[in-house]
Amino acid sequence: MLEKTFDPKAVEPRLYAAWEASGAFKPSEDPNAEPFVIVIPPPNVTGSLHIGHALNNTLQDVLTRFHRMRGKAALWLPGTDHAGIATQMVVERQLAAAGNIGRRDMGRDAFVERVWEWKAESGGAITNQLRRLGASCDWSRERFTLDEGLSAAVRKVFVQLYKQGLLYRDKRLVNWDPQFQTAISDLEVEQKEVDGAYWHFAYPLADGVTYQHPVAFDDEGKPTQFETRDYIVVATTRPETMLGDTGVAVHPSDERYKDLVGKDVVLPIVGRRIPIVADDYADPTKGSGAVKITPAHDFNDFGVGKRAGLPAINILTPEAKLNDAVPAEYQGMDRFAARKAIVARAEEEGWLKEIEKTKHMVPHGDRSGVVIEPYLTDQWYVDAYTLAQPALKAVETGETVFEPRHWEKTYFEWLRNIEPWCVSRQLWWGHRIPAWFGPEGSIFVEETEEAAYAAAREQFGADVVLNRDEDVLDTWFSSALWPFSTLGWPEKTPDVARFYPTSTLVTGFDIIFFWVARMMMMGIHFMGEAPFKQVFINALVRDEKGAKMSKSKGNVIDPLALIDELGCDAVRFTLTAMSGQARDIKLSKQRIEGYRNFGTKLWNATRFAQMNGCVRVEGFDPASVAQPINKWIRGEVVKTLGEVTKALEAPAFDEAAGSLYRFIWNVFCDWYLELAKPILNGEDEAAKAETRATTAWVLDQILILLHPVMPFITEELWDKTAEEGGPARQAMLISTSWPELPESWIDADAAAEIGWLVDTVGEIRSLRAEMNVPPSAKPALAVVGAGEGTQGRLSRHRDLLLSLARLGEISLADAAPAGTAPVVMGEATGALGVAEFIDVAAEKTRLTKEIAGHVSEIEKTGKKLGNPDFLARAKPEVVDENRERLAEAEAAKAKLEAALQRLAAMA
RNA sequence: GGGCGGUUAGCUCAGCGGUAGAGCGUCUCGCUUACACCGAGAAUGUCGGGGGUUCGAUCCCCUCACCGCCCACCA
Repeated sequence: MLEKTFDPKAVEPRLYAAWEASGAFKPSEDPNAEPFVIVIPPPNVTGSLHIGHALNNTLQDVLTRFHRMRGKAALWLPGTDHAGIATQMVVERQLAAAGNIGRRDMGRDAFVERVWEWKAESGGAITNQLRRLGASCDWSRERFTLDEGLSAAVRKVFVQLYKQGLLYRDKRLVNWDPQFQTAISDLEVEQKEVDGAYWHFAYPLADGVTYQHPVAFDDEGKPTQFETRDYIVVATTRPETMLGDTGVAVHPSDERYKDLVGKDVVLPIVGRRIPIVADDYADPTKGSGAVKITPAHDFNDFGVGKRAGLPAINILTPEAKLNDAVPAEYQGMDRFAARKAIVARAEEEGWLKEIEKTKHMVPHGDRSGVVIEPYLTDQWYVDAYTLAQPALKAVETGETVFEPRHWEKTYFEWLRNIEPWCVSRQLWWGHRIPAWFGPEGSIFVEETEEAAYAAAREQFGADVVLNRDEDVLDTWFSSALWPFSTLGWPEKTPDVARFYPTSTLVTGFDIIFFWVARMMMMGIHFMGEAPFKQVFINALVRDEKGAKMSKSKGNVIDPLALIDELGCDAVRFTLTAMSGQARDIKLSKQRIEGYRNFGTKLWNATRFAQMNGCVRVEGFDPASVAQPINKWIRGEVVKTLGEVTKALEAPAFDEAAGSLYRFIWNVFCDWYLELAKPILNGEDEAAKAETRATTAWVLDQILILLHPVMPFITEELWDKTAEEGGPARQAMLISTSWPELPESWIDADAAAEIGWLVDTVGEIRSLRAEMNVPPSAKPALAVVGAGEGTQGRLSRHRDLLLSLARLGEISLADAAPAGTAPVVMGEATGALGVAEFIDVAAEKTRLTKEIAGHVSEIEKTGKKLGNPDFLARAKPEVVDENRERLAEAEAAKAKLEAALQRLAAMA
């Protein structure tokens, strides 16, 4: 006998181990089995499982288990990511906290060694946490982005792209993170609004030049008054950059400054003469219309400088301190200190014209949180534009489909405006760039050092000294190869042949650019076809107030704590049920408790079946059942199977969860088991045996259908129900086939009959409650106007009606006896003998209210049907439906009015 | 500045052209031999505002308001 409740803690580890040991996590080797493949979005190897992972991986596991049960060769390929900056940052922090020397003092080899140690120490955590979630990954295929195979793939891709001209080295402005002292990509920059100011500076014109500057305007905006100026005003949010100015730009059509183009200004403090140039970039409507140009520290200015031939003077060190290109007094000063100093100096010397306080967007490093500087360096770039074109096409043509579809717009938008991807990072933890620098600026990009030397020897005709590039690659470079590198590429492995392209990618919208788009680009370029058929974008999990969870806010919900407390299945079901499309998931514990209760409900339903001897019967054929409730529930199983299958194919996880919940709780437990009780306790042995067998069969179907979402409780019940006798289980539930049941098992007559029964019981219960008939009272029911069909139903379900509606007796009558209240029973009317309990006034109120409801319905529908346009243009079935509705409402109203009259007569 | 999404019962959300739904919460009953992590019943909505299309609009179109997110060169 089952315990009263399910004990997840005891069961989960045992079942997980049993699944893994059984080999169920490995894809079927049946060559006829169609593959179903998911590659996991690799979590940071040193990370730990947060609720977002729990959602993402639950959905992947639901899909994997579903397709596995459907007979596919299901592969869910797990692995972890080395997460360059994030991991390096953690280890650096650890070193600092322990009072150790920093990484630069430690040296590269020692530091990298230290990171590997940290990986070894913490690296198993996240995969073990995935196991606790029930993830049925094929751990024998687990990969790590820095393992040897994946590193080989990275080298091969880098070299090939280089040789195809799709990857190149360039000197241009990059987003420079002064804390990590590395370049980062555009995507790693976060714009944040901060308080700032526009400082308006007056740059004096050289050589005594002056001009007339308008200072007053008429209504039409024409200048009416001018003043003579010997300076030009420019505004900046970063005063310190003026030390690197090499020009001032004005718009070519700007009348105010027309005569100044070609003249020079003398840069304050520095004393450098810099030219005033004409460039479309200068916007006459902004500020003074003149803009200072710092080509080495501003993306726009870099372009202006190139067009106008202005030099780029770098004034910063990698830590963002002023370098020796600036006057001695400022050298070594931090950029923000320099800002203050320059402003103070400008004020003192009188060339600070105005301070305009404002808020503006300032770029910050997404990891470091510090302000990013545009910085002129040599880096490696991928020609993302070229790679993006086929990636766009793949989604445009539907080779790859996003679910929900609207995310395709986001994908298109980014890819259509894509910029070169800076892939080199001045970090130590990551894939070393396979490039070697030789004499005379030569570069050799090869997969091995030997090959690089060989190429150099060939070029120079002699042995030369090469220096390997010190940089590593952006983490996302290796992640971009994940769908094929994990399968063994560039080796021609059977896995590559069988499992590429993969089926569905399940991931969050926050990495559509970082990851999905780049996998699309690399997958198509190197494999010839897109890496996934479907990209399912899951929602973002937020706290119950809708706030994004973050450690600093302290609102992080730990999925493992929830699993400990409420069980893995409850957490999984909650996440599945709440994963509606493209919505934030606001997670509350209450909700999870509700689904824990759902598990308990199923557990107890099984317990009830056990207590009533509902043992599975060898060779039982549901097609053969005779009892209406059994015919009915058989059909309900078929319907539910259809709904769940369709939902998981889509996938529409919330719909699958909803169907399961409704069927198991509201249909099977609330009605079928209740309806089965009189039979199970009755004398009809044949009906009893049939109902027992049916119950056991339905339970089996429930366990199968629910298994992808709630794997533990279902597997446990699968095991426990087998102990009761019946045929031996062929396999664990995880390896059991998804059912295919004939639609013909849906019996319309049985459904109608049980529907009638359920409605009748509902009506009577409702009536009893409203009239305060005590639960112990057993009123009689007289049925008026029962046709043959109703009479048959009454006799077949007499016992059920008596017990479920708590009736004393049921009889047929020609007219409603006195002292009764009406019950709608299809075409017949029940008369519930409630005289002794009745509160006449309350009953009158009730009937009047109900009549009013029907009257408004009659008015509404009648109006519709009286509209010739409606009759002429609406679909015929809709018209018929309305006619029926009207007839029903009128009939019901008549019955109730009759009852009201009787009541009036009584009083 | 550009784009995307949202606004439906107290809360969280589903529905997306033909009688407004679920879960939770609330209220009232109930220890009926599976389950109080339960059962029975009930209440609750100008489906953000305003136009339009339609026989008919929560659902389609336009517009406004508010909320959230993403992208964008910090004059």
